[in-house]
Amino acid sequence: MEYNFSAIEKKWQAAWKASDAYKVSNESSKPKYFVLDMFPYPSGAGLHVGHPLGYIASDIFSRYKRLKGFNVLHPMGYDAFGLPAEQYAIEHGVHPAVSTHKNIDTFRAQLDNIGFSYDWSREIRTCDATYYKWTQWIFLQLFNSFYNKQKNKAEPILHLINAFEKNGNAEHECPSDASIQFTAAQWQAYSNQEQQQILMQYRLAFCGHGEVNWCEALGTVLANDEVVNGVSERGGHPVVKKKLRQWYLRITAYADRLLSGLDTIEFSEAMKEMQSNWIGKSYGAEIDFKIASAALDTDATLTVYTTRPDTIFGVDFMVVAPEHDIITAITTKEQQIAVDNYIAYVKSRSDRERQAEKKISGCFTGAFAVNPFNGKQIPIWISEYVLAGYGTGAIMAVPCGDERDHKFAQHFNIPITNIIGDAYSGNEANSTKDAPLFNSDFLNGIMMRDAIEIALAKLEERGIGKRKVNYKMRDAAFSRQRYWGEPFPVQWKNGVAIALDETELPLLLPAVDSYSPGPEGEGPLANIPAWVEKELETNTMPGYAGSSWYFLRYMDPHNSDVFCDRKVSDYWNQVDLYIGGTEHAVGHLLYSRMWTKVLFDLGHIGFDEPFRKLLNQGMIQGSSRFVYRKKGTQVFVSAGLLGDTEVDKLHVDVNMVDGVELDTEAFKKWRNNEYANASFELENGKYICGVEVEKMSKSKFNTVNPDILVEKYGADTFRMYEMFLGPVDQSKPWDTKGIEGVHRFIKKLWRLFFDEEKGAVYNAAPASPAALKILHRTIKKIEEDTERFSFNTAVSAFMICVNDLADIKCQTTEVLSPLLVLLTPYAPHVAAELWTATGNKGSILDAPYPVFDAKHVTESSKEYPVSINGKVRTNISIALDASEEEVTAIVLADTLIQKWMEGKPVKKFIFVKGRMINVVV
RNA sequence: GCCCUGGUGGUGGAACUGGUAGACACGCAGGACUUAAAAUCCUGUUCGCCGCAACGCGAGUGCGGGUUCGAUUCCCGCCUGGGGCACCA
Repeated sequence: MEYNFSAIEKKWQAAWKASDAYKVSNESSKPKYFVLDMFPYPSGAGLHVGHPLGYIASDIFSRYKRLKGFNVLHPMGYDAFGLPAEQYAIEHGVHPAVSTHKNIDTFRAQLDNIGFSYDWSREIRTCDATYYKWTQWIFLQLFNSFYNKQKNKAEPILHLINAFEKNGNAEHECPSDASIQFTAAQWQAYSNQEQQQILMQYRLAFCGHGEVNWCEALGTVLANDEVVNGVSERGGHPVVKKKLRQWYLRITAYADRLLSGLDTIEFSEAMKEMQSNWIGKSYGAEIDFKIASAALDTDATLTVYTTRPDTIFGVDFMVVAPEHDIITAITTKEQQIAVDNYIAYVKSRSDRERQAEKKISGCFTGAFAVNPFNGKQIPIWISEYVLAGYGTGAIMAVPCGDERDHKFAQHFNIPITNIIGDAYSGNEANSTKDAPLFNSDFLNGIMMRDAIEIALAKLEERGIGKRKVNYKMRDAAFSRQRYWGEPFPVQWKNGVAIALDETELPLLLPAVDSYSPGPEGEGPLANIPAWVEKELETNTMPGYAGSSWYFLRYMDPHNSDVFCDRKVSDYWNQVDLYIGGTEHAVGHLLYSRMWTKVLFDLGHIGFDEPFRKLLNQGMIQGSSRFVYRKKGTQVFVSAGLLGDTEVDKLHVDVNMVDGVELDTEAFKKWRNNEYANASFELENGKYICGVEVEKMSKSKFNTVNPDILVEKYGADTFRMYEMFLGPVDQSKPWDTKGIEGVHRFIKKLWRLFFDEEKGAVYNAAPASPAALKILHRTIKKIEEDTERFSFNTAVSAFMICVNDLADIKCQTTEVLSPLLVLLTPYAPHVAAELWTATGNKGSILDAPYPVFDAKHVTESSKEYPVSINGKVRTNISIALDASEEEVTAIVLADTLIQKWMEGKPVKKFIFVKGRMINVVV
């Protein structure tokens, strides 16, 4: 009887499906455990070998937890709204719903192949109306709430209206503009429209204006992804910034809680660091500088934000962002043309380009600001390195203390004031806080670190500045001028946004004739007369809307009364283990944390962090292969023979390449015989390809489809091989070489039970101590490795175990059956087959997990490595319970040790029990 | 540019808390079985040096320093691959 994986896997997959083996109940006496994968976007390219890496890891952990007696929720679904489907629709006229559903079917078939233990009865798709009804409902919660800073939580907007009616906004400072102040009487006197405008500035989901990538030629807004080097990816048309009305989420209100919440969850330190850097909390000051231009309005002030008020006497120039409102007011006639030209240049640049630019650029406005402490006149410049969105969009530049300011000053020959004495070399800035100040009036001689506080106090005392906590994070843009997303449940009447009533949900996404943008670059919904007549919002929600709360819907996926029953969310609570890539560090993971906090504040759920523990899987990269075609010919030159030959470098499908050797016959037939006439210049009879590691992508022909591997080696081999590749959290290029080794392992395991000729060889003999030692060592190792997600070493431990059992010809079920239970999370099909074939009763999915017993593995002595001066010279076997004195005596009596000591006296004797011995002479 | 992260044999990787670097695999080389192939099994495999050989010696974890009895692991500086940077998901 041989190992027929394909029959075995089909059989068990069918059996588990028929018995609903993975169906999970919301009621159980067992403790709960919630394992979640970041659900995929169902792209047209289908699943490649990179996707299942995390899914296999989570499946192993789910099955393991189930064996350990937990009620495990392990669901899967699809993040199904998004740009690619819409792009496909524009190009091929296929409705996104159609292509998306087709893609989902492909994904599902591919996932099923691998034998995951998902409870498919809980599947969700973010594009289903039954799902996005609740995404819209949560939007209404956000819209109808504000952040109460006193209570530090979100509350219904009605509370705010009540407060306004009693006390105006005295207790509730306007989050976007502190200068807005009104009394109760004023509030009551406002028109409804005015009141709504004020309320909008408090809502957690609010409308404002923001810049987008605008492509005039295409008449549409482009995603950053669709802009390459400042022009549109499609057609290469120019792209500029354009201000449009946009929806935002007031995530900045949650900045502090998003920071402090990190202490309560198990994310990697790197992930926490990325999130807190993104939030970017800093303590500093806003300082007002008067404008000193006689020709201009002398009352104008320029407010800057700085974290270093101690350096105020080192300010040599000011820089304002090219978008800053003040520019029109202060630019002098002489500078007007230069300023306009510079602003036009910056308009075509993305924030990223502006920050990454090494070349220094800027333009003088002709205006001067006045240093409030010493009256010094300071030139005001504009430059792209200052971004409008951070702080006040203006900085005071201190070249001796800031590298970018220093380079700017050098480039434009602006004189540099040295306020740190010897700490400034004259060649480059020194950003220290640990130097005494010079040329700084009342701060002279004070260490900068201490001067910060003194300067702050002075600023406030003299009323020219105030302390300010600042965040780098901005409110999250929440609208897209697109079709394939959730419609906003909002109507516009006389410029006032009015939320639909809950009972009107879902607001269905209507069919459109064309996926082209609306008249003014609005979303395609603006082309539907009936939609526009009802004055409905024409934007749709962004991709992250649906994914910000999906983990909750899995708990109660079919509930048509609420998004998730409170009793159910109380039971499942937080996601215990969340697995996905780091690429979501500052997007999805922050948004879903915010949504969870809002839902918690409003009393809809009982926890305010969604994910208790996060495991980041690495990215599987593609290893691309290239062929080299002599220019203008059909002659392909092997990589080693290139020399100076002029060639075109072409991606070639990795599946036609064995290692680096091209299958030339397959290549000739590739892409409908496109290269039928190819001839080859070979080295040693082989065509050797070029190699590069890149992102796995269809267009680079470096994707590997798991289906092919599953067909050739089986799901169990595929699962174990993906884990065996390396640590799950590490990125690595895919290489199919090596899968044979894992396949051999499973066949070797099989042969402990069945022999091709002899048939069954397993027996019920009592286990030998040696066999029990192997088993228990493995139990310990697998349990430890699984708990710490070290799946690659777990696979290797299985290999060692099977090698050792084969060596001692152990074929007894007393040892083999517990081994199968250990193995079943990793290779469920073969484990189930052997489990039943050897007469075990019940499903292996719920078998008792083997318990480690130390008595089978205890050792009495150890081969100690003995070093002289840190170099290992010999091994000596010594009893583990020997005292240090005994060990010293044994070691020093050893002839080899004596030889290496060359008669020198022992300076130090280091003995680490159970580890090693080092003699220092 | 900024933030995060990785770099160990021919290859993927192991070494969990500073304690024998290279587990387990792949590949390669040699051998057994076979008419042959597949499958399977056995032996060897970091590099260099001496030697018939067991063994022995030296070097070695991206590069250069440092701390330590001892460093892949900790510290400082540098080189380099990958991810993210706000409308891809």
